[in-house]
Amino acid sequence: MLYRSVITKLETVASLRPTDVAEFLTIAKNVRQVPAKLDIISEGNRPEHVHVIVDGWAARYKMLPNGSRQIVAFLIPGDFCDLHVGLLGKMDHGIVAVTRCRVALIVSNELDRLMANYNGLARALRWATLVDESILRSWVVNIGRRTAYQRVAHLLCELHLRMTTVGLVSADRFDFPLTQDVLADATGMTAVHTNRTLKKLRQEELIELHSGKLTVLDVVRLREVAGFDPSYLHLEQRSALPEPTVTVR
Amino acid sequence: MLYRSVITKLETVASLRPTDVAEFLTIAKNVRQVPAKLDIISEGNRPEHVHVIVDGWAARYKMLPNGSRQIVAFLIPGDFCDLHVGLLGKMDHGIVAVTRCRVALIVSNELDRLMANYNGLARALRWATLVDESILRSWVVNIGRRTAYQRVAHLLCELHLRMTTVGLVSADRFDFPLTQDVLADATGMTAVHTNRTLKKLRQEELIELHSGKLTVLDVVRLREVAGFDPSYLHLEQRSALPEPTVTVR
DNA sequence: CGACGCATTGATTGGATTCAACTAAGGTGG
DNA sequence: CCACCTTAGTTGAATCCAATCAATGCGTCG
Repeated sequence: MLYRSVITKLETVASLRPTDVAEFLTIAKNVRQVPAKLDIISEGNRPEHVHVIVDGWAARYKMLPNGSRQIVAFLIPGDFCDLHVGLLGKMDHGIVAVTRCRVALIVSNELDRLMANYNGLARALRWATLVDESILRSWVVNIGRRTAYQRVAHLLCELHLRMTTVGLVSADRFDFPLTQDVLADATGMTAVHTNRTLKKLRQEELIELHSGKLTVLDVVRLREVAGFDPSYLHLEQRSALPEPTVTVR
Repeated sequence: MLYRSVITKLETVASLRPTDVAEFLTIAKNVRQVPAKLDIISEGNRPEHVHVIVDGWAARYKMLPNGSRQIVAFLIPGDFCDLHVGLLGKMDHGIVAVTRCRVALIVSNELDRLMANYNGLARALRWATLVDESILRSWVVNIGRRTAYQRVAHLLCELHLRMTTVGLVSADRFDFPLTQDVLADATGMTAVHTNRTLKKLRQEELIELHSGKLTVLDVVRLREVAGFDPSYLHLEQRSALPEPTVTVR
C-alpha cells in the first residue's frame, strides 16, 4: 500500500496499464525518512535521484536576502519533487519536510529508461509537470489579486481537492499539518493576519480546523468566496478511476 | 532574420546542430499577425498549433470573477505560448498581444516528430519549459514577499536579462512597450501605485523610461534593490554562444 | 479641434503589518 | 506528578504601505 497515492495520482490522467505500474514499482524501492523541518533537497543541490513523496507533506520554498521565506508549492503524497533537475543542473529552490516525510528515491536513469518504454507512464509524468505549472500560475493570481480572506480560502480549496484525488479525504475531512506560520509563508501574509483570517473562516462556518485536521463544512460556499475554479488542476478527462488493476504490495 | 530570437534562445541551452535548426525552420513557416490587445489564444481554446512569438510582446493572464486581471508571464520574441496544451486539453489561461505581434504557427504533430528525431531540439524545448516554471516560482516570491518598489525593480531586471539573451538589448537599453496598467496587472498592484513606484526608480536614477524605451542606468544597483539573483533563469551552462552556425533566411 | 488613452499628482481610506503580551497544548525531567 | 519549557495559537493597539477616489496634464490620432 506504500505507493497507493502515487499510483492513484498517475492513474488520474491516463489509465496506466498494469505493466506500467508494475515497472514503476520495481524501480521505486529505496525509501528515505526525513524529519519535519529538515530539507529534503536544498537549494543548489544536484540530486542524482528523483524524489517522490509517499507519505507526509513538504513545501517548495525560496528564501530572500532579508530572511523571509516564500513557499511556492505544497507537496502531498504522490507528488514528485524534482522530476527534471537533471536538465537544469542545480536546484533553484529548496524543498522542506513540513511533517515527517517518507520519500521514495528513483534513479534518474532508470526513470528515463522507463519513460522511453512505457508511453502511458511518460504521458502521466509530463501531465503531472504541466499541472504543477498550472498550479503555480494560480498561486500568482491568488497572491496578486485576491484579498487575504479569499486567498486562504482558495488555498484550502486547492488542498482539499488535491488530497481528494489521492484518496486522503473522507467526508470532507483530512489531515492538515500546516501551521499558521507555514500558511503565512505560502499566501504572502504574516502569521498574525493568517490567524485572524482563519478565525473569520471558522466564524463563517466554512471550515473547522484544529489539532491538525481540517474539515470543510461547506464546500460550495468556500469555493464561492475563494473564486475557486477547479479546472486549472486538469482532472476532467479522468478515466472512471477503477481500483488499481494490479495488487500493490 | 525572422527567427533570430527563437534560434538565439534555443542556442542558449545546448548548442543545436545546424540540422536541428534547419529542420526547425522548415516547419515554422506559417506566420500570423495579431494586433495589440487582442488575444493570441483565449482561455478554453484547444489550439492545434504551437505558437511562437517571433516579434512583439505578449502576456499570459487570468481573469477573476470580479473583472480584475493578473498577468502571470510576459512573452518576448523566442518564447513559446503553448508547447504542451495538447496534453492538458484546453487552455486554462489566455495569452494577449501587448503590442502588435507576429506569431509563428507550428503544427503540433510536426514538432513532435522533430523532437523525436532531433535530440538537441527536444532538450532545448524541455529546458525552455522548465525555465518558464522557474520564472513562475520567482513571480510568486516577487509578489508574495517583496515591497512594491523591489517588485517592480525585480521585474525590470528579469526583462532586461531575458531581452539580452535574445539579443534585443544594446547598451542596457531596449524596447519596453508595457503600459503602467499592464505592469500593475503583472505585479499585483494598481496602476496609480505603479506610477509612483516608477517615479521613485527614476528619481533614484536607476532607470530611464519614456516613449516605450527602457534604459537601465545602473544594473548593479537595480539588482541590489530588487534582490535579483539571475540563477533562476538557468543561463549559466550556456555554451560560448557563437553566431548561429547556419545562415538564417 | 476634440476625444481618447495614458501618465501624473493629491487627499483620503483601509487592509495588512508590526510590536507586544498572553493563552493553550504538549513534552521533559526532577 | 507536577514544574518548567517550548511551540503554536490568539488578541489588542499603533503604524504604514498600498488602494481608492478624484482631478488634471499631455500627446496622438481621426
